[in-house]
Amino acid sequence: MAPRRAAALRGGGQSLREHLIAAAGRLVARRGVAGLTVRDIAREAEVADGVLYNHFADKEELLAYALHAHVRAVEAEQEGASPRPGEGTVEANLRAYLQRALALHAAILPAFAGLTTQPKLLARLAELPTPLDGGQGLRTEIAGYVRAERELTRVAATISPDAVATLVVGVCHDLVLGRLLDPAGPPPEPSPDLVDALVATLLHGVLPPG
Amino acid sequence: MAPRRAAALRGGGQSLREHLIAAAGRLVARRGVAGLTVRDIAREAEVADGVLYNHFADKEELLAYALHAHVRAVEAEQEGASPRPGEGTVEANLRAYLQRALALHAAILPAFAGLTTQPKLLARLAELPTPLDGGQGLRTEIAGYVRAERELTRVAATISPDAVATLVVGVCHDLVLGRLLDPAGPPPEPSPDLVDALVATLLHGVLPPG
DNA sequence: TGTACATCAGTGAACGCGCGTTCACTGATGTAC
DNA sequence: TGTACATCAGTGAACGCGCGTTCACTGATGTAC
Repeated sequence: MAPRRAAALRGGGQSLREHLIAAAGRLVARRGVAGLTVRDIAREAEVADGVLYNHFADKEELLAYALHAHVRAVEAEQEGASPRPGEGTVEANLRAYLQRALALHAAILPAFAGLTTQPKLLARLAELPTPLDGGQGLRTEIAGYVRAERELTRVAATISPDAVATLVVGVCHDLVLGRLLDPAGPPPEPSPDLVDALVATLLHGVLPPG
Repeated sequence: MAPRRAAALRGGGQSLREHLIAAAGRLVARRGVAGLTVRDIAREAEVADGVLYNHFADKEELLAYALHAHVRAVEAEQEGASPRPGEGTVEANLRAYLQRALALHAAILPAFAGLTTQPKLLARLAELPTPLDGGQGLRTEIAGYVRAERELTRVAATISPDAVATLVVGVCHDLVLGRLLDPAGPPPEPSPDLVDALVATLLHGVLPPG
């Protein structure tokens, strides 16, 4: 009763479904979702053009799983524990969060480029078993950290944790978008000076002391 | 020697070239550059499918001019003078800049959606007579304002004007991107509370007073 | 153990569609007489 | 003034291509005897 098996799967225990998601995920990581064709994916998976329709409703469903897998993979790669409220300095912790957020967005946002114009894909993403939050996880984490520090009185009582999270995530979007819109090659990382200046501004505000 | 004239141009003094840019600009404002076809544009302009190639090298060149026109139009709509360094309070001025930047990005960014995945169009944009800066103008203006206030000692001497500009523009990108990625309808404006909280954070920083 | 057959996931050529672009043709306007 | 003609921007059907998707066919594997 066991029928034919894809040539590319010989020897591996993986199902063709997982194999397709992995192949599409590799392409998503390399080139983003925009411009990917089902033939690109089939070639990457070393599999016939049509098979994907035996396992997915359409191209968008496969891409949704691939995007999901890519994001999970990037998140898993992020090593090291989160800063803990009350430990170290607020400055060091904010810097750590900013750098984590920058790294996360630099790895994930390019894959999302062009996603805003694909309503079918956005819908598929939303109906996934574990929907992606589009990096909202980190935003929530930062807001939670700030809230905890506020309770410890290491952060001003008047501060809005959501505002701080928005500022940190916003910087990430800004820097990565700037890179994506540059027709020249991939521009450099944000300079350490800029990161320092951003953290200092967040810590002390723009007003003069006193 | 005056040959045929496009039916849609009867009575107007506009050249067909300008007419095409205006029509494409209207579509860009309404739907963004992604998914626009040359037939869409011809229909909007009430003109034959092929004419655009008498006036532009290809679709991308026309779209580049249309995007350019759209951005200029939005900028022109922005009324009111910029806050002047030394006048009013730094808080009011920062709030004004943040609100201007939010309005500008809300009007412009959606048109740019999908642009990151169109290298031909990005290249055409870059070689335009007056290249767009992608909203960099406002960023430069904000940085300039902060620098001037710093010289007036109304802003701390240690502050980096570029960092402040990045924070403000970043917030705009974040809020608009969030809206674009929401598969549901167009979500609401950022709440006044969030704007207040962002301005307060920028002004005083997160650290407790003293 | 060996042989004939049934199963059905995988295969890949083919389909239909929409796109950007081309180009033979049209026809309003200026010119020649 | 009136008429025949030349010009060339505008017209839109048609081309070629690449895409997502379909479906008749293939062939490795399990089953029956």
